[in-house]
Amino acid sequence: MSRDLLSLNQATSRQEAPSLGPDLSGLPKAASELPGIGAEASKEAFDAPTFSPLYRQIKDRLMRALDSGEWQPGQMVPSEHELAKRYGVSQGTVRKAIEELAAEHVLVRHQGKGTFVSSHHEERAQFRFLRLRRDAGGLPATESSILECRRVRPPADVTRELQMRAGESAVFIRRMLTVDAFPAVLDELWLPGSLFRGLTQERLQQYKGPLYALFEASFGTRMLKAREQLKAISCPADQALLLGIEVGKPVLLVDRLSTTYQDRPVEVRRGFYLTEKHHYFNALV
Amino acid sequence: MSRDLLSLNQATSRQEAPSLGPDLSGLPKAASELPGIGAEASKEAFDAPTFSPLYRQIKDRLMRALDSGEWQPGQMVPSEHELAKRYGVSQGTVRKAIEELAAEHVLVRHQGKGTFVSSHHEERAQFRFLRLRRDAGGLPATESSILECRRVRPPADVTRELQMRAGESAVFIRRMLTVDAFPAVLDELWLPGSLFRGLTQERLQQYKGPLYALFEASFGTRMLKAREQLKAISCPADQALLLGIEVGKPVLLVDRLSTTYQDRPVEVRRGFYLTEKHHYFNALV
DNA sequence: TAGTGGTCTAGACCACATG
DNA sequence: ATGTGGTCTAGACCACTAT
Repeated sequence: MSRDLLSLNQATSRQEAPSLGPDLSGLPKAASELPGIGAEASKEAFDAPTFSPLYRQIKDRLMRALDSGEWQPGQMVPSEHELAKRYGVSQGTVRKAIEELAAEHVLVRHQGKGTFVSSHHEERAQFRFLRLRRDAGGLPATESSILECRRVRPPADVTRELQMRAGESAVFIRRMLTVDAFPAVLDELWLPGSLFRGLTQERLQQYKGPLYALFEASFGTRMLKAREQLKAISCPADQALLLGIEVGKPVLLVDRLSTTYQDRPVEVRRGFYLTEKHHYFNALV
Repeated sequence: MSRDLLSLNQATSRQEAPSLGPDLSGLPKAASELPGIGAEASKEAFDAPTFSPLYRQIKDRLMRALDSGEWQPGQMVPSEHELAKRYGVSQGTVRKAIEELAAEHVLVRHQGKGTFVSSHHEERAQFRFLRLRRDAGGLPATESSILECRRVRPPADVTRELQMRAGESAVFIRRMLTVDAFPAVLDELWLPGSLFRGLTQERLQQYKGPLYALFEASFGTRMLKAREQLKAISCPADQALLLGIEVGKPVLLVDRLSTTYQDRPVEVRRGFYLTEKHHYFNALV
């Protein structure tokens, strides 16, 4: 199947093309009865109109609804049956869309209960974004303390990575993760100022829990994915002082770019990891 | 559904319980017509017999067939239709099993062509297991050279990680990955001797291509998954010499345990990464 | 033209959670 | 008892590949 909301490829030869809701088709229904003309012609004319299967269009609509805040993290989304009715497709098609979103950790499903918007308040999410592990094995119990939080003019590379306009301000945060009261990770974050108005050091210090949970709850920004680059470096003076180690000792540098819906970049994070008793865990699957 | 090959839970109340092939049921067919008795009783009697849905049983059977070498890497497996007939289930059930195997990179599907056993000879596989990237971006063109290959009595931790019997020998390999003729990664591998008989330095040096491709083609061992632990360390003398750097300079240490079918561990690998112009890439999804 | 996987539908029933 | 997601089936048609 290749149907789309772009009206161009309604012209398929399926018997019954279920409408995707009245608001979706820009063309009169009749167009979809002409077999293999509109689609073929348009394929030639407009190079690369992206055709996508129904379930993926549903997925996109769900994604947009989530992005717009229609359902909040932790809340239940409508049931498969309900969504199928709403979008005018079969339950199986909705299911496939939801399954992909669940695989991407955007939603979580609970048999018998429903489908929910996933949240950084769940343990599950913290496992995904905190890769520090004890050498002995297992997740370390960490404590976070905010060392610094101020609005800054970000470095050029941060501006670029966050796709900010030149001159826009950013929020800079420095925080220490301690394990058993010993420094383990020094994190330096940059956030787009426009998305995090009112983020102050006091606010951060009051908050107990993962930063991402605060960002999600108070600023409506959910981190969905991240890309990281890891290096072993000699620890610079600034960071060595804060970590309580000699300048030049090896530390693991973790550069992260986090994205939210539509792959919009919303966080640059640089972590300095002490890896004497801990390590960065990764699973190749 | 909760049906299983363990004969115990054939007693479900579905109208038609498709047999999973004549060899699968230890009970007479009649048992499956008794609604909700055998299953309930057995559930009480035997604590925790693992029930699994049909598609997962199919997946397991496919996995075992692959493990036994019934279909070789690169080869096509029977079509969905064929497998459905063979196992006596619907095509949709087979499809679900195959989809999971494809998600785990055990199989690859190609529309119009068929479903194939994936192989380390494909570029796809190399992307998964080589995480070194240029800082500029993109996969570096690497050259591998074998420095050492001999049978050894492995260190105790390697023996344990590979679940080998005490006293069993291992194959130890040292190889350098160079990028643009400069050393980039020094790898030290331990492999169970029993699985890699006849693996010699000559054989390794002759072979062009990824080690895993050789292991797969010549020794029938496919790496399917791996777990890695990363640390920043001061480079030890031995490795510094080979890498051409000063002793004590920071290097990225990557400890890998690779597994094959049934999560059997089959490789311990320790990599020393120079991360001046390169980095270890990771995607948090 | 035939065969493969990919999408979509419809309907049944099971398993789980809650009231 | 009801509503949710989870499994399984059957059948239709589409898209792609090869011959």
